[in-house]
Amino acid sequence: MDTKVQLLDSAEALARQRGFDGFSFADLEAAVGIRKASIHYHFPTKGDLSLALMTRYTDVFADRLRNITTAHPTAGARLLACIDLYRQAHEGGRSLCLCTAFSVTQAALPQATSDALDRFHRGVSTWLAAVFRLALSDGTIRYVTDPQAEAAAALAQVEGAQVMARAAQDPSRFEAAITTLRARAI
Amino acid sequence: MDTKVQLLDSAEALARQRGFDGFSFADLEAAVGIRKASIHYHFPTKGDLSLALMTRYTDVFADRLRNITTAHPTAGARLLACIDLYRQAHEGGRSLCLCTAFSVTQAALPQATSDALDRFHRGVSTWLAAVFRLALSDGTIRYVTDPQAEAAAALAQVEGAQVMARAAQDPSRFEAAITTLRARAI
DNA sequence: GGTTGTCTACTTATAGGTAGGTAATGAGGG
DNA sequence: CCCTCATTACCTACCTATAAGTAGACAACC
Repeated sequence: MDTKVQLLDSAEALARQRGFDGFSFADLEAAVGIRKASIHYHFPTKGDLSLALMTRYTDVFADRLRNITTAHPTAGARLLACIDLYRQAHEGGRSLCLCTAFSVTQAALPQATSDALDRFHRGVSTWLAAVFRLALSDGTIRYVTDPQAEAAAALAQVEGAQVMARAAQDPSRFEAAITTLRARAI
Repeated sequence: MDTKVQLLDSAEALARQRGFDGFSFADLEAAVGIRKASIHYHFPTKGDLSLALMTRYTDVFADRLRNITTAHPTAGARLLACIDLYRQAHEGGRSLCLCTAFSVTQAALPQATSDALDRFHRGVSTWLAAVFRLALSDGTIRYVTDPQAEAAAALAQVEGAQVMARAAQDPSRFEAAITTLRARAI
């Protein structure tokens, strides 16, 4: 139970730093301090691990979005808070949001994990679309016409910014690439 | 000579479909029809191959951007043409722009390749910034204030859109995520 | 006394890379 | 004109490291 949580924590950190196929059960062995074979006891295959990671992350992230909604009344403030979630996840360029890390994974994830990833993206996208729809009425984000399209665009911009910043090993690239988005919030 | 070109072509296709660490010399052996060891004759290490790919791609892409500049006088038309370059590279969701594929690679690329990747990004970014700067005077792209920031944002949005579309195995996600950018061109 | 969680020791597959040999080509000197 | 000799481009056969995953023993704890 506690071991399982430790495994998930370490795996998440590794996946976000190096990608899901950028770490092995041997790395987890080193991080958590139990033998590789014992990890397979908790997660029979790496695919099972990927699914557990994705579902946990989806729940946590959904929770955070709910918190933002209750904490901030205006669309602009919500957008900024959401961007900040991604910035935190970015951890000064060392790390990606887990969904970006998975989006980027080449190894064929099990279908269940791909589905979970898709649900995650849809979830965030739906939440963002609601924010932009609110902006149409409260006017706290500039230049909005199509909330759906804005949501998809914002998500792509933030994830793309993370990928580029990590590739350049330069966190300021992330900030540079999302300046225009932040500037639209009033 | 011809073999080398074939190797680069196949490696580029594989890297863009599956990522740079998503294919092996064994895959190239199957694709090109010479033994693995012979591939090492042309490219001693996979790092050497990565550099050759990146430099070739940089040259080709720079050429295409120059062609766009000469073919289209307005900023809006240039932006649309550039987006189209990325859409073509995307090939209906099966493939990424090579720079995106490399940005996303977890395996430590040799420093020379990272540098080449960085030069590529800077190159495109500079070109885009010039387009947005032109937009300030010719007015063919809406809502521009800071050309530099716009360039970084556009690049992130397009690359992010590719990553998300491929993750979802749904090319329409790419189109959805760049709609707002296209809509800004007049 | 079985379930839970861990271990050691292994298998199998694949990765990047190397050693060393071999045909074919083509230039220079006797 | 032919005989070296180096170069080019390929080969077979191998090495070493690491990946995911398995078999089966062992202790502890309801």
